[in-house]
Amino acid sequence: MENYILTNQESFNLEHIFECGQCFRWNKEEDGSYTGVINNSVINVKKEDTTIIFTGKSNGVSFEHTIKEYFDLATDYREYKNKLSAVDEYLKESIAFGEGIRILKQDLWECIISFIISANNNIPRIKKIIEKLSLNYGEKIEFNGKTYYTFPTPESLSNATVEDLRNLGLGFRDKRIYNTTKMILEKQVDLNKIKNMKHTDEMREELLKLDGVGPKVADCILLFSLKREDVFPIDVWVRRVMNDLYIHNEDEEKVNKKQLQKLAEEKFLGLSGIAQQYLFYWKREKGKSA
DNA sequence: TCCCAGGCGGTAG
DNA sequence: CTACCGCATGGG
Repeated sequence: MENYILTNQESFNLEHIFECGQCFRWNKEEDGSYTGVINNSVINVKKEDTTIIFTGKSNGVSFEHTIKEYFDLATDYREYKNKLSAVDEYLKESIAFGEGIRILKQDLWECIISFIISANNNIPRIKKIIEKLSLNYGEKIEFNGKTYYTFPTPESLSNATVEDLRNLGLGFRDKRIYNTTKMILEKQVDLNKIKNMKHTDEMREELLKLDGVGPKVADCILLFSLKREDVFPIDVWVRRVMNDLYIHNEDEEKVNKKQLQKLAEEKFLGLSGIAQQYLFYWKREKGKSA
């Protein structure tokens, strides 16, 4: 058992981080803490006032480093929030509502597979499928009397046939996962190269080569794994909130993507990805209680 | 029963 | 280039 403690943390709220739609492997415990798997580590995160307590089990890697990296602790969110709050009242309100959001730096491979699964799917089912993939093709880790599984490596997942994947409930996404796993394993698309690329556009171009990765999924990967905070993934929720706030088109579906992209670019000061997360969380959570 | 869910790939115009 | 359709599956 290892632990790491952060004190005086602003901008670190567990619900905001784990339930804002960027990640799929964290589950709430009865005491309000969250437990999840990061790479080969199982980690429980608990918040007491402004203190964040991480406990867990890391297999051979630095516990502290894993956390600092994944939670992107080097980034000070006060700057983001100050800049964006000044844009308009909507952002100000959404930031007040989701003040503890942080955008994670998730493993690239895991992020790719997860968001391919997200296509035409809903969050509870996405989570279920990812757990099944991990149970069948990941490695077992025991922690606090419970069993957890790492996200499968490309090597391990390549043992699954299309039929195996279909049987896990992937539906029509089975072939996409199969093909993408192969492409990555054979380095037709080299993830390490992508990580070291300088420009967002060349990263996106590489990601789009993968089966099942279109514009939306690519942008999610860029934002949730590669820290490209200027990208603006457009899904139904973002379309909805942007239309409600800024466009006011009667027919929401007629609001086109370019129009949204342009608006976000002009408005959000090169931080449209960050702005998007606040707006997304605000819109979605408010919808739940309404 | 029908509709929808953080889209994508394929095809037609 | 844009417009549409089919796609597996489970929950409301």
